[in-house]
Amino acid sequence: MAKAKQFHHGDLKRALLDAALELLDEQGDSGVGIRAVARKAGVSHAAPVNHFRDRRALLTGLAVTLFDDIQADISKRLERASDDPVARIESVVRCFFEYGANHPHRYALLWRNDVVDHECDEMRIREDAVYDHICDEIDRLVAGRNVDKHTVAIGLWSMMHGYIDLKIVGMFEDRADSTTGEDRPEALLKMFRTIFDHYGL
Amino acid sequence: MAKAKQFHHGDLKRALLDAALELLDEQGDSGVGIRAVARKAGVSHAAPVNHFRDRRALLTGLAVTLFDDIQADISKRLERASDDPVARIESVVRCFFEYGANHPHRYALLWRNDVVDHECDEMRIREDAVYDHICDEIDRLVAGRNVDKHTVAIGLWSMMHGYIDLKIVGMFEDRADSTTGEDRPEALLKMFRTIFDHYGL
DNA sequence: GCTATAAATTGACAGTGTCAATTTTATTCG
DNA sequence: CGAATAAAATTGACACTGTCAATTTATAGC
Repeated sequence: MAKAKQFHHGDLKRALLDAALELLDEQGDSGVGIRAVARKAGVSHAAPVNHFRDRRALLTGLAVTLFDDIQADISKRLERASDDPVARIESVVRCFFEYGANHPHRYALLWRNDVVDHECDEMRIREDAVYDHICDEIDRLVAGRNVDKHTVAIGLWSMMHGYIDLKIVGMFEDRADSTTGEDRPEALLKMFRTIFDHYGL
Repeated sequence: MAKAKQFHHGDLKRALLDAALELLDEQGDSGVGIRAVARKAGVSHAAPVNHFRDRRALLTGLAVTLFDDIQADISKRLERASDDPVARIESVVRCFFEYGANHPHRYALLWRNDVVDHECDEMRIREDAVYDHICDEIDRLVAGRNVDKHTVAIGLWSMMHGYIDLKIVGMFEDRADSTTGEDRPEALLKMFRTIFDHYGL
């Protein structure tokens, strides 16, 4: 019982992260400042410093929780997926596609080098976990063949991230995306499958 | 002679953009604020408002000049390139690869939706110009064949942008990139060439 | 040369992140 | 249980930011 309820707000850290997430969804990362978060959580403007030393630490903490969410979603889907490595890889990629489309501000935050600290352990652990999900399957796929798995992994990650990011920016608006009714994400997956085919995977 | 020298600083707009670029390279976009730029240009803190109404307008103006630089570089290289559409496409992609590696802060700014206004005309014109450079070549490539050029264009742009962006973030550090001495950008281009091959291009 | 217009300055305001000093609450120990 | 200690939250301050209004300075046209 030493951690259930302590101060005015139970565990403020959680409350702050909840408030931060709301602000992020509403206004993007520029809207999630220390004072704004504190205000939304109903505490004084300097209360968060006990749980997050910096604004950067706050945003990093938020990003960590987002990665955990994604990770949970991926694990859930992989349980129901088949044994086919390609199918498993694609289901992971679809997780990200949907996440980026449904939560653009959250996805954008994950890759903001200035406001979140990617060097810290908490972050690297999450990135490793989610990166390995794809990399392991690729490893199964290219096993024994003369193909560098890292090249395939980087290519897939790049294409996936690039599409989501450019879509959020609006790069394809009024250019490519609106001219046909086709499902772009699926088309990209199909395109990448030709690479697997090419390598005889 | 009506535009050579007018006030204390000749044309301040240019001076402001120069100062902004320096600050961007040194500290990233967070370092380029109205006051900091004004200070660096040697004018009062409110002087820039005559040339850029907002901080957003300032950053957008800066991004416009960056796009112009890229555009000039692309044009220069395309002049010397061969007639082979694939080779021409790849030389454009290499422009971006090098730009992202040499000027990470500049490249990152280009796709920051919150601080630069991608909807304004000045910006869209530049994006169109640089997008068309690739799209036109792809158009030549797929002409007459049953391949959607937009899918290819989006796939290529996504892969290109995603790799540069993730590289800047450091996503591949201590994971894929450092394990082999291979040239990743070239490997990605090679990988994409298999897609062209697959479509019989 | 005088006037209208554009450019730059000054001063102010609200907002931010961060720090130091202080008060309030919780926990631990005698 | 009560006092001591540590943790959590508050208050107040500082420097900094973007933005606006009022003002002064410089330019251009008649």
